[in-house]
Amino acid sequence: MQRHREDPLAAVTLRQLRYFSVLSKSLQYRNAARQLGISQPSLSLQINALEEALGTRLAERRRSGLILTPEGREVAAQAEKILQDVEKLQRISGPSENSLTGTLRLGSSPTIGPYLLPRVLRQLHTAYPDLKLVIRDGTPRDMIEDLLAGKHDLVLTQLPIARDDICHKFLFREPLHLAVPREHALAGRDHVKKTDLAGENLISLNSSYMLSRQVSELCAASGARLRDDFEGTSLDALRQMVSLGMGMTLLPALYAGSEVKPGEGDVAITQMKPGLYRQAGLAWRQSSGTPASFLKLAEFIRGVVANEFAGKVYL
Amino acid sequence: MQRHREDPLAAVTLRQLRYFSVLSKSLQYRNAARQLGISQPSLSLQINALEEALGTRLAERRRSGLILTPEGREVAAQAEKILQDVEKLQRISGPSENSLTGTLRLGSSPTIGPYLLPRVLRQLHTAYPDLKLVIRDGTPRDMIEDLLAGKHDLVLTQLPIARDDICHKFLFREPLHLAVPREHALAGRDHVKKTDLAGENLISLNSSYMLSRQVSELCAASGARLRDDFEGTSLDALRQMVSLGMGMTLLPALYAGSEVKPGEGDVAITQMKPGLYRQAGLAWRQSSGTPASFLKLAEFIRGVVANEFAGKVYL
DNA sequence: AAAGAAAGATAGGTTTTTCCTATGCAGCGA
DNA sequence: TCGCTGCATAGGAAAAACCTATCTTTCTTT
Repeated sequence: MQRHREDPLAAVTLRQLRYFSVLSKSLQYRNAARQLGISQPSLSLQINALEEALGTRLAERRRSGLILTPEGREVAAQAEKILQDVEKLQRISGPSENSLTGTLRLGSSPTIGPYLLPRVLRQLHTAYPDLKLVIRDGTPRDMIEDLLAGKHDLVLTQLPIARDDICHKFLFREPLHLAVPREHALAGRDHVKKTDLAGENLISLNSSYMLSRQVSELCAASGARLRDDFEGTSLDALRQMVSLGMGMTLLPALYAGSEVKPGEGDVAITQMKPGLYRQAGLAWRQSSGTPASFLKLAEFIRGVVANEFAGKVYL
Repeated sequence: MQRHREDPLAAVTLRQLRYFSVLSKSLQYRNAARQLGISQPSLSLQINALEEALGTRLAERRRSGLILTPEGREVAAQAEKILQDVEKLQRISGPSENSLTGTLRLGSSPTIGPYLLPRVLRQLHTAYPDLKLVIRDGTPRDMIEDLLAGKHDLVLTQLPIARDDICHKFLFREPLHLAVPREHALAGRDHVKKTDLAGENLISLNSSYMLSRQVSELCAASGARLRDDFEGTSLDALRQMVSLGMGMTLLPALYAGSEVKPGEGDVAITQMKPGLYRQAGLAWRQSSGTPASFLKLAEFIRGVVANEFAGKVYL
């Protein structure tokens, strides 16, 4: 009994497929070899190797033209497909010179993303239809961790980031406004100074969020009291706590602008004077290098912000 | 300005893709190298070569686990697809041990195929759904030519074939019956001897068909006259010429059985005594070797013939 | 029918690629 | 801070691929 199974030692090679592809079109060794820029014996050997690797004869060699076997025809077709896929492979990195393509995994802070990304995504999809963004929310602290663990390519978060293994690009500066219960004395004020807050209760997000630190600092600077018995887990929760009279807090301008109607509801928004701000940025691992796509995305976001939120935030 | 384009000299290799595929799952060089049965430096070099070939960094190397870049993820996915397609490639020849698959190009004689193939194809499709037959008709003479030119893999034709560059497998022996005009004196006879034909007119297909030679021989042996002023181009044409009283002819049993109703029409079918026969067979190029699939197909056809045409033809 | 031409196969030796062992270098944990 | 882990680098050996030259067979030509 002769063995029908091919030797598992010999593996198919792309070179073999490339050669066979040309041969299957030219149907002539010498011709195909010339096209390939190699000698006829080299081609011959590679085709033999392919036949051995596949365990099948692919062509009948005859003086006048060669004839593909039925298997040879199928192999040729499949090889064509494979070679095309390999070309696609080489194009993955290539012509992204002018466009963003592929999939980026973006971590997004719940205090920024929900009020910024919807508009960004809409325009992004129009401008770069081949770009896919996978967005996952998380607290800034978790996101930095996940970024370093490789779960994100980028994170949209608040600056500053004081780590030397993380790069970032500044996106915009966003005012923080004071949110007070509507019945509170400060509710009607045109603006509020820090000293106005002495003795007041301030509430904030939990310490995973950078906003919490800014509230703490405001307390320290103004003599307000930080209520550490309640911690909001979202800006919405914070707003509701304010509306229930549990204290006042700082809310980012984008959130306040989209979720709190002036003159309506139980919460009033008041400007601080001098202004308080937070910065938003796009961050990535130092070890990612600084891919053009990251910078491009950052610029795009800045462009959207400039158009959509002009006057509310500052570039 | 640094060059962004990759060196066209370095081509992607399947080996690189295989290695990268494992690496992208293991996310660890040492581990992946061990899985692959190679040393870690070898893996390292191959991955570097792949990155160079693609002109992109595929992964961030870090001490604790490595992180694929966005391009790396896409390359990994595409590589996976390619590797699967390569496996498919290797399966083209492989497990056809028990089944016929792929596409066979079958040339078919118009005097045999139309009366045999319909039933064969139906059963064939049931038994081997993955087998595709591309069938083209042609005169036996043309078909032999096309077979040698590589336009067919197999031909279904009449035997004998007296060429040493063509192999064949006998399929069945088919009686040739005499077709006479209904008003002819021989029409009512139970059987006819050669000597009964002396002086009669015989008509036949053109000389591309082997049937024509058998008619000629019959003329020579019986003293009948071969009308060479008319040549049928199909069995149907032949039958009609008979019905018009232009002469008599030989018709294969399968054709006569399916196209000429006994006791109806203007043509009567009569047995010859002693019988005349022709042989049908499946033929292929000597240089094709003798693929198992060819023999298998031949056996299958014989099986169908045995079931469907028992008593009409002989195995 | 015999000589010539053409096409693929084979052989021998060289160049290129791949691989392995050994070693270097940088984070990470104790 | 020391050692451990993990990838990168270097150098030499093994394997693969290639080329030139030659052979064999077949198809063509005379």
